[in-house]
Amino acid sequence: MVDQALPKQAANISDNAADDEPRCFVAKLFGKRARNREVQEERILTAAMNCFIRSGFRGASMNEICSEAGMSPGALYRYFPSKEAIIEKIAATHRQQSAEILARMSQSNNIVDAITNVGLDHVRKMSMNDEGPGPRDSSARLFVEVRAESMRNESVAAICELHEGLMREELLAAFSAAKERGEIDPVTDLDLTVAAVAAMGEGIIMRNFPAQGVPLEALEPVFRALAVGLLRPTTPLANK
Amino acid sequence: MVDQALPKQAANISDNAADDEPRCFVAKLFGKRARNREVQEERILTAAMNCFIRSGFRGASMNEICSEAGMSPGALYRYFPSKEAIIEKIAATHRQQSAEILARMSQSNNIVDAITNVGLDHVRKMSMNDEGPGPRDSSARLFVEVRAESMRNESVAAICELHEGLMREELLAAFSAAKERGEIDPVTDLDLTVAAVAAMGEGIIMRNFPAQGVPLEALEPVFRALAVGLLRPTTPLANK
DNA sequence: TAAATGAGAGAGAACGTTCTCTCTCATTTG
DNA sequence: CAAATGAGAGAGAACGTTCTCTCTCATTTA
Repeated sequence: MVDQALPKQAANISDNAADDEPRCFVAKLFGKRARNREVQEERILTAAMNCFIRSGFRGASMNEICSEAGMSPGALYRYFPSKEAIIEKIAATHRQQSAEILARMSQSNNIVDAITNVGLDHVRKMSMNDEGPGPRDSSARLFVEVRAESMRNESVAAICELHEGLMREELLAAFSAAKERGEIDPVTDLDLTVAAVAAMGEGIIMRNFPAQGVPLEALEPVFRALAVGLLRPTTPLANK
Repeated sequence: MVDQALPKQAANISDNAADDEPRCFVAKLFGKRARNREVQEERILTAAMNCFIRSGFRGASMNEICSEAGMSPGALYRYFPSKEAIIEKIAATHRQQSAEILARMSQSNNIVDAITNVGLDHVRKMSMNDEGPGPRDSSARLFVEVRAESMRNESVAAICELHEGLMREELLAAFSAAKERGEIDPVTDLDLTVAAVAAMGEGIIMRNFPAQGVPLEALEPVFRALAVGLLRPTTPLANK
C-alpha cells in the first residue's frame, strides 16, 4: 500500500532543508489511520462531544467515546491522559466560542443595536452546529452540561470563569462607553446590569429557541426590548 | 459525613400503642405504618438531594446516598425501586416548587408588579434552602442538574414539561388579562413573550444572585425594567 | 407467631485505565 | 539496494475498582 503519511517527528528532529516536495500530508482527514496528532485529537474531541451531548459528562463512558471515534482505548489514551482532560478541553472550547462572539460588542456605536446583534449572533451560532446527525440542540445541551459540571468541578469552574470573565469585561466596556455617550441612564448600576444581561442571555441560549421553531427574526424585537428596558437609553429610537 | 446518632428503627414512631385503634387492613395502610413510610422516603430524598447537589445525578452513587441517609442498600431499595426513581421524584419536587410560586401570578392587578414580585419570590425561594450545611446555591445546582437531565432523559423531560407547561399557562393567563386591561401593547406576541420571560427567568435562577452577594432589593429594578421593556405597558409607572 | 423491616454481603456488570503485543514505516546500516 | 532497526501508533484483553441492585437472614413490630 502506497500510503504516504506525514512523518511528524522527522520534521522536528532531522533538519533537512531539502523538504520542498509537497507530500501528501492530509492523511485521510478522519480516516482509519490518520497520522497527524492534531487530527487525531480533533477526532477524539468530536466523538466525545457527541457522546457528552447524548449521555452527559458522567453518563458517557470511555468505551462509548472510543466506539464513536472508531478507536481503541489504548489509542485514545495516547492523546488524552484522562476522561477529565477531555471534559476540560471541550468545556474550554465551548465557552471560548461564546467569548469570541461577545468580543464583537465594541464594534457597534449604539448600545441597543450592539446587544441585539450580539445576542442574535450568539443564538445563531449556538443553534448552528446542528447540521449532521444527532440532536438538534447539541450546543444548548453542551452549554447546560458545562454549567452543571462547573458547579461542582473546580477546574471546569476555573475554565468557565476565565472565559465568562472576558465576556463580562467586554459587556462592561461597551456599557461604559455607551454611558459616556449618554445612551444609558447615569444612575444605572453597570456591574449589576452586566450580570443580569449575561444571566438572561444564558437562559435564552439554554432554551435554544431556533431549535423549537422560533426564527431569529422573531427574537430580534425581544432582544431589543430587553436592551431598551434594562439600559433605559435616553434616546431609545435614535438609530432605529 | 455527619454520622448522626439516629436511633435505628424504633425511634421514628411514637410509642402510644395503648390506643384501641382498629387493626384492620385499611388502618395499616393509612395509619402509623404509612406515616412511617413517608418519613423514611423523606429521609432518603433529603439525603439523595444533598448527594446530587454535591456530585450530580450520575456522579452520586447509591452507596453515597445510603451513607448520607444512614441506611443500608437493602433498606433503601425497599422504598425506591431504582436510582432513576429517586431522580424523577426529586426533579418533580423541585420543578413543582417553582410552579407553585408562579401560580400566584394572577393575584396582582398590575402586570409589571406581578412579574417583578413573582420573579423576586422565585429567586428568594430558590436561594433559601441554604440554611444547613452544604453549598450555598444548592437550589441553583439542582435546577441546572434537572435541566441537564431533562435534555437526555425522556421521563425527566416529561416531568419538567408538565410543571413548566403549568408555569407558561399561568404567565400567559396573566399576560392576556393585562392585555385586555390595556397594559400591554396589542401587537405584542404573548406566546413568544411568555417563552422569553421564562427563559430569562431560568437564567437568573441559575446564577443565584443572592448567593453571590446581590441582595433582592438590587434585583427588584432589574425585574421591573425587564417587565417594562418586554411588555411595553401603555401606563408604565401607574402603580409605582 | 406472622408480617414487616433492615443490615450487610456480594453478584454481576460496567467503569476508567493500563498493559502487552503487533504493525507500519522512516531511517540507518551493510 | 536490501536488510536491519527502532520508535510511534493502535488494538484489545485485562486490571482493579466501583456501580446498581438482590439475596439472605436476623431483628422488630403487631
